[in-house]
Order: sequence, then structure tokens, then C-alpha cells
Amino acid sequence: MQEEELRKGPWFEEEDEQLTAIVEIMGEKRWDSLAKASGLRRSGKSCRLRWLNYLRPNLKHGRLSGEEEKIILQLHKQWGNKWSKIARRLPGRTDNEIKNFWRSHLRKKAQVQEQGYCESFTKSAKQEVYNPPCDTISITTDGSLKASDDPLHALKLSNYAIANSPYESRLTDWASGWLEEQSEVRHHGDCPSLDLCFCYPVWNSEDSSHTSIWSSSGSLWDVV
DNA sequence: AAGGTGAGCAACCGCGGACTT
DNA sequence: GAAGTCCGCGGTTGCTCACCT
Repeated sequence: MQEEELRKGPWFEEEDEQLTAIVEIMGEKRWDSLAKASGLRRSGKSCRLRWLNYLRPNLKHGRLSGEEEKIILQLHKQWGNKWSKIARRLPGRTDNEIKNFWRSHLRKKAQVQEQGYCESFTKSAKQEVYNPPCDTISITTDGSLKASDDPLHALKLSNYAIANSPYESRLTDWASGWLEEQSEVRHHGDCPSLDLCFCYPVWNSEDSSHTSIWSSSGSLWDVV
């Protein structure tokens, strides 16, 4: 019953004032009880979001500067979609703002890259056995991706799928965090190129706490 | 002038982890 | 230690507005 009464959608000015007043009294915590105490018909989550992304003092509103854009691009390259982490490096900017910026920015960039990629492959495909990747992946009527029957093409698609899967992102998140703690990285002897390089941290066999990387009890493998 | 389209943004949702009881 | 609650994060949705045809 209570949940049905909760308001959703855009905030009114009076609601903002009410929220600001109650946050000044109660502080930025216990959002559920804060929401109830305020008399606002909003969830604690909604109040928290509104406060953090819009009402919080010292927030910068408006377009991101060229310098900020540069920092975002650089940090995204380094950390990936760690928006809150990136936002901490940009005082006055919220993770939501940065995420929205990136989405707009990335969409454009991806379109340009894809176009260039297809064009260059289409040119060379006339001379090579290999067809352009753009031809190996087609979008079916239900919106899903379909690989060509050629096993070589299917392999390329599977690599693409792995690289964009939750497993991969979790693995890279985990690995980047873990590798930050390591001072030295060794490269597999058969690295054919930088793109295909297999790297691993130097293992200290005397350190009993790290008997095996694979025995880690973290949540890395707990994917259903 | 009207309709279509895409960009930008605010807000919501679901999940996982931290914290509390 | 288990269960419940809260919080934070990243992904997604939907609205508004400007621009184009």
C-alpha cells in the first residue's frame, strides 16, 4: 500500500526545498528514514539520487569543459565504466553526469570507428580471403547478432562476444584491481602482438597467503 | 506548420556488498 | 553466523528540446 503511494518522476521545486531542509537537519544518511521524516512521498533511494545529482552544494551544472572531457576520456581508458571512481576525480561532477556524457560521446565515436573499420575492410576484402567483420556479423529480425557459417568468422564473433560479456568485464575489473597491487608483470613468451599478449603477475611462492591465484575465494567465478 | 529523429539529461531499476540486528 | 535492511553503483528508460525534412 505504502509503495503504491510513493511518487515517481520529475521533482517539484517544493519537494527540492523540503528535501534540502531535511538533509540539513538529518545529514546525508539513512535515506529511508529521512524520506519518511520529510513527509515527501518519495523513496529513500529517490531522495538520495536527487540530492547527490542535483541539490548537493558545490555541484557544477552545465557543460563539461574541454579539460574535464580530457580527464574523463583518459580515466575511462584506464578504469572503464567506473563512473563513481571517475567522478571522484572531478569535483562538482556526478557519476550520472559523466556516464551520460560518455554515452553520448561514445555513441558518436563508435559510429565513426565502425564506419571507418567497415570501409577499410571492404576495400581489402577484394584481395584477401578474409571478409570484413562487418559482413560476418548480421543483425537478425529479433535484434540478436548472428555469425556467418564460416568457422573463422564464427571465431571472430565469439571473441567479440567474450570481450563484451559480463564474465570479461568482471575479470578485467578483478584483474585491474588485483594487478594494481602487484609491482611486476611478466609476459608470456609467445606474445604475437600487444593485442594478443598474455600477461601475468610475478608470483611469490614464499608468500603462503597466495598459494594459487585460482584458489581465490572471491566472487569472480560466482556467475550464474 | 507538422511530424520525425537524435542528443542530452533526469530519474528509475536491479543487483551486490556493507552494515545492523 | 544468519537474516534483514540500507547504500552505492552501473545500466536502462523515458522525457524534453532542438534540429531537420
